[in-house]
Amino acid sequence: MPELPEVEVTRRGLTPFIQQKRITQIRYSGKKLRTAVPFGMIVQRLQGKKILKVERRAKYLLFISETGDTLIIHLGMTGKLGIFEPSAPLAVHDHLIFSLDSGMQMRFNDTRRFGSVTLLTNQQSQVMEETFFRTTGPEPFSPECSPEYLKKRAGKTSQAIKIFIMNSSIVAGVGNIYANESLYAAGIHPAAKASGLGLKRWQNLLTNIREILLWAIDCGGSTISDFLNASGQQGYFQANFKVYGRENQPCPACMELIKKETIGGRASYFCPSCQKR
DNA sequence: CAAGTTACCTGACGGC
DNA sequence: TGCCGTCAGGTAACTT
Repeated sequence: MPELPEVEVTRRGLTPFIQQKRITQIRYSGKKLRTAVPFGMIVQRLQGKKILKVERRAKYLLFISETGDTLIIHLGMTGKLGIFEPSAPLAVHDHLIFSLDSGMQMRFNDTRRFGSVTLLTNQQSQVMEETFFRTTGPEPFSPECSPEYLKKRAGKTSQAIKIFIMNSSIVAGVGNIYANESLYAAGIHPAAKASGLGLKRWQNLLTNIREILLWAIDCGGSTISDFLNASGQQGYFQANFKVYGRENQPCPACMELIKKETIGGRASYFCPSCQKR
């Protein structure tokens, strides 16, 4: 499910239910996620503690406790975090349940278990940047993520532009859907060599990435099969897809049929006429 | 060392 | 109806 917009929509949806709330009890399915869940440590450090705020870095959600401990949750492909009444029946793939002193529960559900849950004890954000996020690239909205930065990182690489912008160590948060849509909006072919872009085209692409991510956040994210926000509602940005999932349908701009090709092992959709190498 | 491949896991869907 | 192969929003550990 989730790329940057869906994670950000989840963060915003959770915030009023989580901020300044105390965790009273934590339950765990016992299933291994992408990595082992440090459940004993999570109970020991977070039970009885208040969550001060929920932040986002790349596609990770950061729950910062009053003691400075930080719970980091990644939603993987099918992860969802939602707020429920305790009386609501549990779902099949609910893995973690946090009971709060508000009387509500936050539940982490993840069908494919590609998500991850990590606990960093007493971490300042500066320390996390140097450790947990040391290989994570800048946020796309940060001034650090400039056309000059991207062009410099692209260097002489032979990689396709689409693979390059989906690389989380280059820029955080751009996954397959928004890479496809941003490249379409910028008129750049997904197989174009990243090293071949001049500053002007990098500027254009970056602007489009930012605009599309913000637009998608405003739409509550994209629901392809199963993304739901913290209140269980679908996003509707998928109604604005111009190329993603639209193989053999007409390009909205020129009516040429959208093509689908595999680039870097991922489905890539583009208009062969509007998008230039 | 850059770049390509595989693995992690469940479920939906299409073809036969 | 059901079996089988393929594919899916992500990431990191592999191999080449």
